[in-house]
Amino acid sequence: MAGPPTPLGPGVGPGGGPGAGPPARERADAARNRSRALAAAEELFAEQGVAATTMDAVAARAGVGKGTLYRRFGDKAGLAAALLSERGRELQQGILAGPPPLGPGAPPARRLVAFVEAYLAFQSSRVDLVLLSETGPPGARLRKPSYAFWRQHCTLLLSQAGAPDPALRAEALLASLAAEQVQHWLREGRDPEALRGALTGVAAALVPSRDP
Amino acid sequence: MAGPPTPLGPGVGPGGGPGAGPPARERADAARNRSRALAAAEELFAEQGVAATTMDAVAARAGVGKGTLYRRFGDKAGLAAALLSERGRELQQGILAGPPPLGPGAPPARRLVAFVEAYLAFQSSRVDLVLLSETGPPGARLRKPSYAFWRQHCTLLLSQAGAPDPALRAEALLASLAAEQVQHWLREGRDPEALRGALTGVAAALVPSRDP
DNA sequence: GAAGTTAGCGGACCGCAGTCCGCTTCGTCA
DNA sequence: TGACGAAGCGGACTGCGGTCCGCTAACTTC
Repeated sequence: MAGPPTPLGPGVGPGGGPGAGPPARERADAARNRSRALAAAEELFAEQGVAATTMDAVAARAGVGKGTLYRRFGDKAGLAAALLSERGRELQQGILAGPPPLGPGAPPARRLVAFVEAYLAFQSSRVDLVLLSETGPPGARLRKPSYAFWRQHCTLLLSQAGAPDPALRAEALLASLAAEQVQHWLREGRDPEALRGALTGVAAALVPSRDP
Repeated sequence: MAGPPTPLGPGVGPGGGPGAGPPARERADAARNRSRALAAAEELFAEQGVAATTMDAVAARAGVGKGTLYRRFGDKAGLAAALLSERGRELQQGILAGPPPLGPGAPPARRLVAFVEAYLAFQSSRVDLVLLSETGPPGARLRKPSYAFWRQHCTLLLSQAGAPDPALRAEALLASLAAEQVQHWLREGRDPEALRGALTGVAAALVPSRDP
């Protein structure tokens, strides 16, 4: 199996401050426009909801051309992903180097359960943003670098735990955790706690139980 | 637990609008236009692929206004669903009244595996059509009557097999079988046979493997 | 500081999904 | 058979996501 998964993709820089520096040299106006766009998007999403916010509106509010928006973020989903990148990075950090059971050190089955819980919490914090970031041409979300990270992590854990077909089971698990599905469950009134319990149960069921 | 699941909606029949109309009498021109539209769609999908076919093109080929198309089928996904409805109904029939292990008579865990195999076969027969039928506003596919049927069937089997959280596990299983996911696996070169084996394995893992 | 290079800008433009509404034609009933 | 109500029609229209390309201004070089 491969080494440590790759981090979140590039192009998603500082949310509102000089926290993380852009990887490559970036022109001054480019940096300025990027933070303007992110700020405008955040505002509009808060004011009128994610679904009702158009890219034209974001561009106008940011005082920027639409072309700029698209060169920077690719598409609407990319814009959402950029807004989520900080939280996503935190979660990735917790997985790679944080304390057990999410981070290294705990037995793989335990880590998998912890991942499910953390991933659910991550999603619940900005449901509609996550949903938007996963919306797009069919299959697009399965090709994004962030998805590759989660997949590889789960694959590794399932493999270590001795589950058959770890790669496929990892994707099956992630399919159950897709934003569309989770939002559907929440909308129809499922108790978040019960949901958490049931989904960790699914994760546990995917590794063979060794009990006599 | 509920009785037998409801069958597919009225085949996306007359009424078109949300809520599905009563199976009322259908006007002659309406019937003629519907079959024309379906024929035109089938042709164009075959000629230039599903993705490249626009609703305008279907309307033009059918010699019908776009409004007619939309009243009849609701949206593009509905058109695809209508083209699939016959096969879907066959599968539903096989579940409700066909021979075991898909139909009644076999133990629930066995029926669940048979369902996964049959559902995969159903999808594989028209991958892109199924994909189109599941494309749309987020969560839309989870609210369609056909989805309700599969969900209820799986829920019932899992419940009979004594699995915990049968309703949620049913949806988790179906999420792994979503067209987007399956098409992704096939596109990336997975062997269909191996896929079938691995996914039935997932289904089996979702029911308790040993008697408590 | 001046000239050159090019990354980046931005808004006009396009294609398509989906809506609207005045007109047509079907089925019915006398 | 003629007339009437309404189910159904259809194409112009809207709104939005995404692209294109001539222009601007930020860095580089001398």
